[in-house]
Amino acid sequence: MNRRSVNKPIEVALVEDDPNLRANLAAMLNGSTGFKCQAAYADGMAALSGIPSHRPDVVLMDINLPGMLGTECVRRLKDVAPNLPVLMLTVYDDSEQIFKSLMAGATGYLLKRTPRDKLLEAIREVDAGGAPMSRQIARRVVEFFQKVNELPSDRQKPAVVVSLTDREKEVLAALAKGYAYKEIAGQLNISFETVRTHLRTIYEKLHVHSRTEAVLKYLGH
Amino acid sequence: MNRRSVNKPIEVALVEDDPNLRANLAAMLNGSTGFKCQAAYADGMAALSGIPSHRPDVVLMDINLPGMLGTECVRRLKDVAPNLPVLMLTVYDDSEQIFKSLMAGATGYLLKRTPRDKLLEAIREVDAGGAPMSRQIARRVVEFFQKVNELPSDRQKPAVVVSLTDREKEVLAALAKGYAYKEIAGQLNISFETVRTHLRTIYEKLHVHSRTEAVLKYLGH
DNA sequence: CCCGGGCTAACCCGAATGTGGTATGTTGGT
DNA sequence: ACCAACATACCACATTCGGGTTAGCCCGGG
Repeated sequence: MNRRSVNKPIEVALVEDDPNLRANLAAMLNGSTGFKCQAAYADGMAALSGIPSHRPDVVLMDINLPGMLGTECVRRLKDVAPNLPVLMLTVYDDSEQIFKSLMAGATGYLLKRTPRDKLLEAIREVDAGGAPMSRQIARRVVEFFQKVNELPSDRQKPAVVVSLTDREKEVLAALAKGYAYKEIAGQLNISFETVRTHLRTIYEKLHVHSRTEAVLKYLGH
Repeated sequence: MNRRSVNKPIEVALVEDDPNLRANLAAMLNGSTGFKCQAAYADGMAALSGIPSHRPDVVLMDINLPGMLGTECVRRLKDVAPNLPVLMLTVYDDSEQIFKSLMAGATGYLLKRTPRDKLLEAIREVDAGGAPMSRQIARRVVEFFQKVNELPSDRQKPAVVVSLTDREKEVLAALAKGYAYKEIAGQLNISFETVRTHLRTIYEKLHVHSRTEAVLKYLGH
């Protein structure tokens, strides 16, 4: 997947909350030819803010992160960088977490007790477009298929409430449907300029500066 | 899974229609210490009638059987011997067949071009309760999980979005967060104009003509 | 070896949007 | 009667966005 000159090391980003393990992994990477620990994050939020712009070749992520779970972190990471390979690390071979991670977009899955050389090998493999898995993990995956599956997914819409006037809400609702200003004007039987006036007030009340931001707040995202 | 004295060889049953390959595999097994070709079947029916009574430790099955497909054979074999590990062999890394086999109960999945030592290793592993897979197969499996992630949670990512390339999805994701073009450019480390180029393609693919409409489709509204 | 798809980038032009200021009329409450 | 809040409306200016076009580079499949 990644075309890199053979000399350039694989740049790895770490996401691991345990400072000890984090340092160990970083040291291991930097001490191995062909690898480089490009960055190390202690939690999911830090990883999400740093990784997209630093563009590592591979992400090594602990599944038990404080605050944001590794699975959630992977999901959000994949939203902005679908191609970025993510290798999950875990102490347990817990089916639940394994599938959540895989479905969230994890590329490979290893147990933490994986020996150093196997880990490096797995990083190479995932960087080359592979999908390394510990044997225990592979076993779980196979069991999964044999069980038939069900996929729970939860959805709910948070309510965004601000002190918009009724008219403003109407305008915002139309805006959230994708209508252009003049279309909104036509639908509400008001002038183009009035629509703009309302929008200015709405933006001010919502503390946004663009159409899209307003719509996102309105829809609860 | 199987408790056997260490001296006793792993008894393997072959299901392979090609007489040549069948003979080769049998010879390889019998020529390797710790393995024994207990039986060899040329088609699914023969395997189904012979295997249950002969009780091999492992079944090595070709996926392209004449008459009854390997997947179907596995399914029916599992009905009468649920614990019997079945290792599938295939020439293609075709997703369709892989998942059918896995869901039918195959324990492992190898490409036919797997070298002998790896094959023997895989048989040992599957006999020990493992789930060996060729790397290519593992890759397909991971891809599968990432796909089923998108399909059932359709309310999150509508089908139209899947026709976008990965890069386009990245751009759209940023767009859906309310970022301006130049901000997106900065985050993805590409130029303003490239962002616009991507957006043009995205709009075309999604059949929309504005930022808000694109975001609405992306968010599933 | 060529072709197509994907990613990158640039230029032009007109339309849409964001932000500032200003103004009128209406309505409900004090 | 007065004020505050709201809805309406217009002007001006800057920025952003949408669409057309062209083009180089890389990679994988035929």
